[in-house]
Amino acid sequence: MAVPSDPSRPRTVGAKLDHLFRTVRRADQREYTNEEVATAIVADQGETISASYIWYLRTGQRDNPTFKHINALARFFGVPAAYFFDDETTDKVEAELALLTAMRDAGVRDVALRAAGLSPASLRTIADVITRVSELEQTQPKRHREDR
Amino acid sequence: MAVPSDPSRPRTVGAKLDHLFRTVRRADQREYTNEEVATAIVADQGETISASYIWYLRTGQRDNPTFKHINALARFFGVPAAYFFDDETTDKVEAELALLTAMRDAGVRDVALRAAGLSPASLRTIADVITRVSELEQTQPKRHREDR
DNA sequence: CGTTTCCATTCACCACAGTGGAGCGGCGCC
DNA sequence: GGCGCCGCTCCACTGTGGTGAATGGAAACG
Repeated sequence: MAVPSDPSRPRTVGAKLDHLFRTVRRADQREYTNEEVATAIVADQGETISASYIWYLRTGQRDNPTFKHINALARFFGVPAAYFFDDETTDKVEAELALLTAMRDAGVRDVALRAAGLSPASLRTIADVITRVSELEQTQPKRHREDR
Repeated sequence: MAVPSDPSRPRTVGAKLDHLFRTVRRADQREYTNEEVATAIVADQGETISASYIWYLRTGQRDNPTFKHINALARFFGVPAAYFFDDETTDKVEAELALLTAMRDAGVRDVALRAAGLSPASLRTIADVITRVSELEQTQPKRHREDR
């Protein structure tokens, strides 16, 4: 909730990739490490990528990855490659991810995402609602130390 | 008309880029040269790219362009960057381009493309129909020496 | 025909995308 | 508190993405 839908944030490749890391989690809720992503991509897709390079991308010290690496990263995180290019797609994907995150934090399991036709704005609104309701119900919302 | 909508063709970056060159023309119907595209990208977008490298991409001798070059080429040809990544997007874009090409070859001018909601299959069908009708009417369809 | 022009193709080279490994700080464990 | 593990950070280096200039061939011109 730190950053609302502020359209003026940088939207660089690095920021977008970092957002994926912070949003898309493993089954046990932990963030993926750079190394986990690197080895998973090598194992699942046959593409080679190093953990240190992923770090360079996330921090913006490298900002011009090649076709194959863009493809591999997008595939791993389950987002279209256009996520890194088209800001409109970025908004749409992040709205969907926010919804999934809110549902996850609310303890929802096995809910089929049938909101495919909704606009990013609607999805974000739903995500916010779920978050609020969840916080109200629990009085002590689950916190997993995520602020770096 | 050499290659119909055969979904089994390679769909490599090079093939897709080459398709754009053959389909997207200048105002005077001529194909863009590699050099024209290179200088236009440098002039319009500030990104540097060389004509020889574009050739390497088109012929498949280079197949791993960087983020900035993918973006620049997509922008120049007026297609989303996803055209190079997602085959579904490739189909959609090519269907739209085929329609525009058919309309152009049929001599149509100033027709607003209001077919935004149609499926790629429908667009391709319409494109084919326009082509057939045009050929029938003219008995001598306009040929601009394009077979290399 | 000879000349010029233009553009695809090739070559030699350079800059930078991408790597491996060493260093370092934080955290859990005994 | 000391030890070991893990994952971020940084550095030196390599491979290849990308370039500019040279070559050749085919139209265009006269």
